[in-house]
Amino acid sequence: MKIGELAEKTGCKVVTIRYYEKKGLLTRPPRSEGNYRLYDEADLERLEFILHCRKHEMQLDEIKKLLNFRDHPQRDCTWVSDLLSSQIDDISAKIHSLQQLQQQLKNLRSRCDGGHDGATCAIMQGLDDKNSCCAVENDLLKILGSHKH
Amino acid sequence: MKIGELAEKTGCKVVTIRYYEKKGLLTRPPRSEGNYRLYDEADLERLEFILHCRKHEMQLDEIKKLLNFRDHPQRDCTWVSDLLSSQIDDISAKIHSLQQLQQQLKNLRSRCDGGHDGATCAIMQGLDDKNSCCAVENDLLKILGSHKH
DNA sequence: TCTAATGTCTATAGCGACTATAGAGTCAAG
DNA sequence: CTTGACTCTATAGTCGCTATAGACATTAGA
Repeated sequence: MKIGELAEKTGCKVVTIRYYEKKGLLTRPPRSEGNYRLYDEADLERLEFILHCRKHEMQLDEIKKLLNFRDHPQRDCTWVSDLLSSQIDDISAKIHSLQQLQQQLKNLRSRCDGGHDGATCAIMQGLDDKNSCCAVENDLLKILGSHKH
Repeated sequence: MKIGELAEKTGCKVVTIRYYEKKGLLTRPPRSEGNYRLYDEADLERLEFILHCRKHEMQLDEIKKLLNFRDHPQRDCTWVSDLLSSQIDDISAKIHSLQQLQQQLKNLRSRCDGGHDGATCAIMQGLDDKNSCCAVENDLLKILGSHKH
């Protein structure tokens, strides 16, 4: 199987496959007479594993550790559990932060949406609202409030 | 106010301030006799605005647009509403994806946590579980299942 | 069999948003 | 007057790719 076929089967770009090889995630495959890389089913599985991990935003060096673990299994695997825990925590923090941001943006947008009927811009009115609690919102209001439309 | 003071007040690194200047987000401030950058309150506000936006993962060129809008206000600001909408949608997708991932990782970890009492590793047992529906989980099980501890 | 199109090769540079390093100059306190 | 902290510029490195250039290999059609 040449690199193009592997790329098609996995949905991974050719250049990315070569990149993974360069980074040591994929082993250097044998070559054809014309110096083309030749892959087998094991390579396919390995690449699919990498892609699964990447889809979940694992970093390449973490994936490398997992692959290394597969290649040279050791007695202790508690570090995998630790890895999972730290990733779970990271994700919780990320979700929380994103939810906050989203709410703030929605608040701001709802103000903007209301004011397009020719009257004074709703954002303009919002400028005087001292109840705003979000710094970004206030900053944006400053910007948007400095004109009428 | 010298760059270090500005950095301290905003929590932004000195190098990052210079980087923002280079990228055109901060205007070039006047210099002291010794060629040190000298900032004022307006610069402080401007930097704080940038940092608020960055905290919410806006890209520098989007922030630049907003700053440009502040510097040269125009008649039409509907694009700001559009910008907000697209960011809100992006965030929804991100949160959804993260929640899925987190659940998968939790499932996997709970298997690992159970098996440390000297018996066969719970992950080992999980290998035969045909009900697993997550590809990453299965892949990890393959790896971790290839040994006992 | 020739030719043109496509696939593959290597090496290098670019992206975004910084971060780190090197080597020099400036300033304030002891 | 010297030491140390601060600042300056310029350049290179980070991560995970992506794009480009120029050469070679293979394949399909005329």
